[in-house]
Amino acid sequence: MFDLDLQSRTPIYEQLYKKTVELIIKGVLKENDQLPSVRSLAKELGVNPNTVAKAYQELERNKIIYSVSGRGSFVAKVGDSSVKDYILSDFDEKAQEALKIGISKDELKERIEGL
Amino acid sequence: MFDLDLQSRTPIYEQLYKKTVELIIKGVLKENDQLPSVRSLAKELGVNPNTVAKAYQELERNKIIYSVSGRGSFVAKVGDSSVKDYILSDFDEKAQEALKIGISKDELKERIEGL
DNA sequence: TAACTGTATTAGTTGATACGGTACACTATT
DNA sequence: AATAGTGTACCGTATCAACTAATACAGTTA
Repeated sequence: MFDLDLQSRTPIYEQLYKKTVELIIKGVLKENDQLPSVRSLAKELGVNPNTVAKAYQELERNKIIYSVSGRGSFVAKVGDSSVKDYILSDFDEKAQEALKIGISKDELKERIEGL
Repeated sequence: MFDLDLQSRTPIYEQLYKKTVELIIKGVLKENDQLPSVRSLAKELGVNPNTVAKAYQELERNKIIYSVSGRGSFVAKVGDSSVKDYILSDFDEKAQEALKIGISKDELKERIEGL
């Protein structure tokens, strides 16, 4: 479920962050669903608990999940989260790269229409 | 011309790589044009010559430039379409993700216009 | 010869990432 | 009350990539 690539050069905590966002967007994880505990997920992935904790803290900082000491971590209200912003800023970044190499805005728009 | 962000977390040599590709795609640098020397560009950017050399070596490894000891480094290809395809497929992917979470095509288009 | 080129090597610093271990406060269950 | 589970917060250490610094060598050009 949270499969990740330990050989990748992108940090584990960042992969975890993105995976979680993906699962929420895809509807696999819904509002108030409980996430695996820091320790259990770390054990399942063969990773240090601190690394999972860091991912969860980043997710909470962006209001994508909320964590309660003694209870666990849960999916936040999608409306309150920055999931949308996260996706859109990613989109912006790629769009700007395209513009930077001389691709026109119209061409990008047509491309979207073709999706 | 090769302005870069020393504060960014993306490596300098990678920024240099991308900048060079941009300049080639935009036509600022044309086939067989000579690039700044490793030392001069390093001095201009306030960066270590090794860092520039690494960028040039990566560019040569991908046949985007070619380097000759004692002479300099030169542009090998113009209008590398594979680079364009790569960036565009990246763009498509992010656009699809946005559509997947319910963002409309019109909103994406407006977003592009606002860039 | 002199001043450039790219290239290579070695050594060192810095920052981020990840790990191992420990500890604390909280919550739920028994 | 006891236990086991939660998140959180440290500390120290190890590793690696990125970058710097300095030097050196071989080739080219004027």
